[in-house]
Amino acid sequence: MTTMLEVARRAGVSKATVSRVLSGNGYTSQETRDRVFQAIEESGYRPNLLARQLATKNTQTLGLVVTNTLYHGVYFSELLSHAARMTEDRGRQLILADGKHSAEEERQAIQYLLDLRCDGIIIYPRFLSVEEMDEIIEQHSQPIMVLNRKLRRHHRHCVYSDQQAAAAAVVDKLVEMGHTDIAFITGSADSPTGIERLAGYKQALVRHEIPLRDELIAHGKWTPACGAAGVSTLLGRGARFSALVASNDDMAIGAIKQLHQAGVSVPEQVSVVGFDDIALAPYVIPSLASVKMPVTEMIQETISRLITMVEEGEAGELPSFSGKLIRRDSLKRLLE
Amino acid sequence: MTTMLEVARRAGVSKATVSRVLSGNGYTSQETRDRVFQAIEESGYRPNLLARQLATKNTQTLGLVVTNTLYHGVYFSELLSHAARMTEDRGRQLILADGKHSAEEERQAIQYLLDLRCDGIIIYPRFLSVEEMDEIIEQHSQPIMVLNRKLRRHHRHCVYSDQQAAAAAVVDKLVEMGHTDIAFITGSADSPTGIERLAGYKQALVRHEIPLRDELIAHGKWTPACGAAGVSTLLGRGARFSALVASNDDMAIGAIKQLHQAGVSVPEQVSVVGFDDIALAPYVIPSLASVKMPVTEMIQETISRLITMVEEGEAGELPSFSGKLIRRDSLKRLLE
DNA sequence: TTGTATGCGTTATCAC
DNA sequence: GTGATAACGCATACAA
Repeated sequence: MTTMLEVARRAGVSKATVSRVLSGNGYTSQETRDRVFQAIEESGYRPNLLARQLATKNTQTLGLVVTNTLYHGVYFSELLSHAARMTEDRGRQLILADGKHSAEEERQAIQYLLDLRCDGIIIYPRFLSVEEMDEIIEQHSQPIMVLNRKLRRHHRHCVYSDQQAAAAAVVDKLVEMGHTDIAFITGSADSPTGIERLAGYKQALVRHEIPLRDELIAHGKWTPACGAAGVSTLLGRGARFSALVASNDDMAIGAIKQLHQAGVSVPEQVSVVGFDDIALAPYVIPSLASVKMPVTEMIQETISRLITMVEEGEAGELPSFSGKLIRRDSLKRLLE
Repeated sequence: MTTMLEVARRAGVSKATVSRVLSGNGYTSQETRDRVFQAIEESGYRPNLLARQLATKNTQTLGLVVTNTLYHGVYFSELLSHAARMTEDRGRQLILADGKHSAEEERQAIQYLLDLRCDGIIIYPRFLSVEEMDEIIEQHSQPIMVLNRKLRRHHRHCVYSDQQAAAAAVVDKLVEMGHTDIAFITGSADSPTGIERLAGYKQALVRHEIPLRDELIAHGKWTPACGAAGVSTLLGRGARFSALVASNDDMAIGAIKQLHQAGVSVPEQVSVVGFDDIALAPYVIPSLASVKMPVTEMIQETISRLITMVEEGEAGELPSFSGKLIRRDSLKRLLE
């Protein structure tokens, strides 16, 4: 690989000069600029980003940690595509690290990005506790943003929705539509998001004085197959319901399939609701739409805040955006 | 950030010694090892990967370039999750670069990964021509693998399926099942894959002496919305068909939705076929399954070959794997 | 077994 | 305007 020194020799100047014309910092005459570019052309020179990053102590990259279990399913590609686009719009590069499927591996992924000296890091935790997240933020100088968790101490470092309220709102709407037999398929039992959504379902039932019936609750683990299995379980119990709330889009998709196979028409006989909506919408599954923060806005707020921290060294107090419950227009639209 | 020098001082040794105990290269006494680890603990030292990569001229990373248009949809998350897992299984890290939506941006993404000195690069081209891919491979010392394209010169550097044959095989099966009115929704007109799949459809019709009817062909651009629009177009024309081939899974999903909305039952009245299958299967869309190489195998072969090149410096002639037409068991299974 | 010295390819701070 | 030269943090050949 040809280096800067090689270019300097060809152009008959010093490394320093080549560096100047390339970075645009410092004065250089038009003539030497031409000669340098000429030399670059001829030699096929390409800057070594590693060396540059080491010298400048600045990588122009943001790291993202996501659990492997999210890689499958419709939510992830939305998350990633927005994150990548927005990061690059801000002149930086997104680096993805796999959080795999355990707390330890999630830690390793974070550590890797830190060791790579990313300017900032975004974490979508799945196994790490909010306590540990708070600690990690304190222990490192790089700015860190946490998605989908409400941190105890670092409020400015997290963006999340009130999952319980969102789930309750969905049930509210169903009740409003006249449903009383509302089934529910849970997410993973060890997932905070899953737990909160289930709590919201129960909370809303209580609010509407609808008795909670265990036979209407099936347990899943976020995948389409679980959604299908959940429906089988419900039907197998002889449970009767006119609405079904699945804890995410993937399970809703699986559930609808299974309902179809069982000869139940959707949404005529059973209304099915997912939670993520953005990804689901194009798939035309009859969703009630999400009441929680859409991925797009969530990522946008996160990256925007992270980059502010990176550039201003964490100075300045930002207003808290998290916890805001956003009702999307699509909710109304789809309910008509 | 505390560096190696700091650790060396604390442990009362030289930087070189610290480096040795960390890398495991060279001899070190148990005692100094203990002291060094002790010092590392105390100081919270973390290695700077950038410096290490610069010094060793080895990054232990593989780069992947994918167009932004693929980010949406079910195929991408499959592709990425397998790529990430397999890369890490081989002890390396995958770095994703966004190819966005033009040839120029695809070039830039490749260039970025090269400048980052990735050990090897995988490209899933969308806008770059095979000619240019061949040139890029020749111009760079890093090993490069190309997905889903048949290169003219560097046969060992690409893994692909015969898309035309795959499409034809799908039609063959439909004909075998008794269908003669087979509609088709194309992919993007500027996409090689899309063109080849359409060609396969036409080829099979000719082979079975079924007249080609333009009214049975709708044009799409890979998205679910296009699949739905395609169905609308077909129905709007008053076209009658008992089978519909969509050029990818996303469009098949959209098409099925639209058929449902139009009161057409699937698959009773119309059989719908997608192409990617792996992602589609859990969603329970009645697919005929893919005849082309599944993502999993494609990625596996690619990474395996790439790492071989990286480690052996491109030495050794590998047998050609590309172009192999893999019939999946699911094809039979689903057709029963 | 350990230390010294040099290199990796840049950037940045000086003089000139 | 330009050229030495010292960082940046780590690895490694060689000497000890």
